[in-house]
Amino acid sequence: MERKRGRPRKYDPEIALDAALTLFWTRGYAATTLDALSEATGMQRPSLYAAFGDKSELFAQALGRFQQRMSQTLGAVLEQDPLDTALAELLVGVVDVYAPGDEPARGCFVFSVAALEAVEHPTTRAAVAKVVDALDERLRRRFERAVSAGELPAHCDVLTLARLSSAAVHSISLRARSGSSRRALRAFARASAAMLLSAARA
Amino acid sequence: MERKRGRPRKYDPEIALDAALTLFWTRGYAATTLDALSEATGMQRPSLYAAFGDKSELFAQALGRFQQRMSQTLGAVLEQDPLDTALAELLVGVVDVYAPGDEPARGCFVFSVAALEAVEHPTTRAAVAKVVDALDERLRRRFERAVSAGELPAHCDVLTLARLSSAAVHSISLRARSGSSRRALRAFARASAAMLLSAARA
DNA sequence: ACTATTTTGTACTGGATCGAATAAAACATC
DNA sequence: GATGTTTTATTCGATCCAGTACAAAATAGT
Repeated sequence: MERKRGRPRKYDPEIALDAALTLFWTRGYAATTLDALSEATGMQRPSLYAAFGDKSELFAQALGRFQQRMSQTLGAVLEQDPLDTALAELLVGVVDVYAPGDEPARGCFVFSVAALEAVEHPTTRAAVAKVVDALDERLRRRFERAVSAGELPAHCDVLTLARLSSAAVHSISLRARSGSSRRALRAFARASAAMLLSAARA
Repeated sequence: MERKRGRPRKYDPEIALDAALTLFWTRGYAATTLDALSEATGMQRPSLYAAFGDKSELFAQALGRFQQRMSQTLGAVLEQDPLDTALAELLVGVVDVYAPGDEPARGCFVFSVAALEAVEHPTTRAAVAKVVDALDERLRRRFERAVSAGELPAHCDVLTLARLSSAAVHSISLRARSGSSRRALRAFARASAAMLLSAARA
């Protein structure tokens, strides 16, 4: 891996993109200024443009990064056995992402921030829909696997079960952003998992 | 009711506030300019300030108006009997509010638009939390009434049932804003109501 | 008519914002 | 060391934005 030709970069594109993601995540698209992005990333404005394009392109790339990371993390958790712990840990796991620390929680980047832009920007709308659908699909496949494994009865409505489990995730995002405590969120996550599975076995 | 002293208003404050609400609802707080608000309401900028205060105060009043209207509408639907139709009509009813027509659906004003501001504006955060909690509470009381009426078994977890029903509402808001069809939303609403009640009776 | 009062309509201001243009800096290669 | 290339750093310009000042307009009371 050879060194490139010109003046070396001062920034790491990955770290800078994470910083941009964090800023968009808290303030939303419109309220995030290029000056703030420049300061947060440590990059000057022309460097931002050279690396990521304009503001909307940077936002799109931040979204892609969030989605990719989320998909990997949650995918691994969900493939655990047995089903009951997989679902419970999925829901409790999103609490850690949506409400990580003490500062005001931000919820989900896609469901809370990108969704706002969905009305007027069809591209973002499609991206949000894709994330929503992907979670539904992943959950549905996991539930179908559970049916095959005899963990769930054959007659159960796996599609609705998946969508309602997604709904719990959506709700955790909203509740986190509205200030619910981590403790309350975890309690909701666990109780939801239990009730969803009891519904599946009814 | 006597006429007032000076030059008569050209606008109806209620209608103007509705127009402002609509605009905030589609664009979000930051992306909604006073020029756009002025045009949508038919009021000149100084009239806007005189009637509603500055931009953030106008937003707060729009939120209050949405909340009040929503509360009335849904409250009536939920007090129906029996429980099964009350819950189903509640969820199907929110579809009509969140995805009314053909143009890009906007979801819930509080859950999608106000929630974005929740991180940096504690007042808005509290307002969002209040709406979330109010829906939880209303549902919980309705389920407790159903237990008293013998529609649900006494042992069932009404609190989680209520929160999970709220979650379905939150999810419908998100799915609407992400472009899901009214048909798909209604199907999800009905299937969710059925599954939640089967869980309650498990 | 005249005055007081309320609202409207126009114009303005200070500041923020996005994107670009330009020049200096730091490196590899020849 | 000279040259070419890539990035950084500064600066600029055109636009947009929120909030306000001020005068004209439209009504009720006297």
